[in-house]
Amino acid sequence: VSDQIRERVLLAISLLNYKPNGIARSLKNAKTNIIGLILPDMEEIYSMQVMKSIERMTSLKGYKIIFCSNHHDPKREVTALQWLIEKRVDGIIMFPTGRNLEDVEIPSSIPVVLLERKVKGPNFDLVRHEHKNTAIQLVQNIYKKKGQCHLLFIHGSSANQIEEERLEGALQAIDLYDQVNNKQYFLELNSRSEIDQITEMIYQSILKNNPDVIFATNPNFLAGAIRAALKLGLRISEDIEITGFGEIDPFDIFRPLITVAKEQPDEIGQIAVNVLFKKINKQFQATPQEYIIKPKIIVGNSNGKLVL
Amino acid sequence: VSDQIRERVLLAISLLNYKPNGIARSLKNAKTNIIGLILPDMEEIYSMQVMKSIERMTSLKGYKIIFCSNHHDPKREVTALQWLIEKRVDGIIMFPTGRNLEDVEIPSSIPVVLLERKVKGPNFDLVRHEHKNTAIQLVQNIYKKKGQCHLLFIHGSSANQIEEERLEGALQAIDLYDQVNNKQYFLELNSRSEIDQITEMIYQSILKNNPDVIFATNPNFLAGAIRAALKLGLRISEDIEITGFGEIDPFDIFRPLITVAKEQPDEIGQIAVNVLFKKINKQFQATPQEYIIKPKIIVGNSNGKLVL
DNA sequence: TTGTATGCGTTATCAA
DNA sequence: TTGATAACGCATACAA
Repeated sequence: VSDQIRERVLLAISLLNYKPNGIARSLKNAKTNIIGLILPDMEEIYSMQVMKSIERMTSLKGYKIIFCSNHHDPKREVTALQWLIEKRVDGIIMFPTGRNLEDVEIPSSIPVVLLERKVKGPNFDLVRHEHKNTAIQLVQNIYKKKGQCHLLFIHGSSANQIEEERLEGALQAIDLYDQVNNKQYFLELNSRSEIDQITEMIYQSILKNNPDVIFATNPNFLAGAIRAALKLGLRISEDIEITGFGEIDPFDIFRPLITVAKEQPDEIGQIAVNVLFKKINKQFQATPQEYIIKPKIIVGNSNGKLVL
Repeated sequence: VSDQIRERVLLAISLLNYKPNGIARSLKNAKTNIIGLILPDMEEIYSMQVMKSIERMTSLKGYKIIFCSNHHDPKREVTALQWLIEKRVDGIIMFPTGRNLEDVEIPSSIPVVLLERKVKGPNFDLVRHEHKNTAIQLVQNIYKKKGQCHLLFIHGSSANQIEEERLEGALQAIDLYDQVNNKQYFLELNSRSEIDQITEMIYQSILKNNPDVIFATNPNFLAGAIRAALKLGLRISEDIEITGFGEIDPFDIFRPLITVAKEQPDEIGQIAVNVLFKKINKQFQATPQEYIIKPKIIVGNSNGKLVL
């Protein structure tokens, strides 16, 4: 391009006050440079971290994300999905709440990557954590450390795939490692209850059952267990062992005391984006695959002191 | 519309496999039903809560949000802004990092609402917290409770408007309430340093200066102060008072011990969205306004016990 | 009620 | 290199 021409063009641009219109461009090119992201909510640190990871990856490649929360409602999830399809986003990453997407017509031109949960209907790539074996490992850790002991299991509804797998692993591990048929206690809670309520239920259960160890299947229960223990004046890790899944506090104030299986939202996001972009750029692997990430088990210090 | 016709239309729709195209519609209508949201990052709980609030409000009115993180980089902020303008979003809410938007041409057709910080250049609506008076109130609380005492102030760079106002208020309050010229210590840290590093600096400062009270201007410093105190074996609220701005943990495990000025991300988001929609629907107030939200001061219990 | 034409702002194509 | 024209898919306006 000659300098003369360039000058004339730039002049014309400023003269006519020309502003490129991305909508017209998208219409013409059939490309929006937008990725749709559907997550259950934004309360959970995990969701936020996944989102952050995805934002970082996509923004590197010049994409932006349209963010939709389904508020744990399958109907809103479907609405969001349809909205994104209508807006012709270039790809969709979703952490499904509903288990069934058979009714939604998702054009093959829009690749979809699922997070954590499978759905009935279309066959999509799935990026998820390893839950069962991780639970087994956590329980194994407990028996290694405490020898024979009384466990209090706090878990959510097994209507939830993730909870189900974690519980399944834990049960299997008990079968394996509990030599003398110790008593175990099970407490099923709703993980989306208020933290005060969760705390109270756990508090009551500790009072009643007097367990040596609490195993919590998610960060909300983990937090509740910590709060309940503090409320009872129990020293964590000395008087009672607490372990389970998830990140409990962003500042790592309490984490050093407990052994947790830490989710890897960064990796989840990275892989999801990479897989999605491969599909967008038609570098298929033909068949959708499942990518499984191992949570990182971080062992708490055993003397019951905070060492920050 | 007659039933016959309706039937024929629906038939045609399914026959031709008609899928409405939102891009073409947006081009024609000059309306995208998308709000652009620019935030510094997604690390901070505050950002996430603002975002959640905005998502909830906008989704009620059928809008979705395109989310951009500027990663605390004014250049990326400008890029994001231009991208959103090019994509003709219907409105923009931004928490500015840069102080100057004079170079960016923002068409008057796209209303903008700022969060927390003013910028040079265009005159936009601003929704922000009250920082100065809140700091004054927090300091007043300390003197009321402890009488005369030695304060350790942990604050960020006053290049940051928010930090500046909080520090200013605190200083003013000291002038007002410190009767006998007690010694105060000031520690300036970078609020985006690693939490371990922040903790270490505060730890050293406590060792050296032996303060009765720590005042932290933001949640990161607050968390660092708590960690440092724990590391030193100090009992929070008994041996050392900790107070300051922000939410430190999502599960409220430590909060009961300390008096904090809690930000109101929900309100910030709500007001921002309401103001924005008024502009979008041309129900102007002619001149941009400033909306100021008071943080909620939550007083910790004074006996140094966790009561959850 | 039905059909036909036009424009939104790009980009791609073809001709000059 | 330049200019003219069509098409993306929808909405609107006007004519039949």
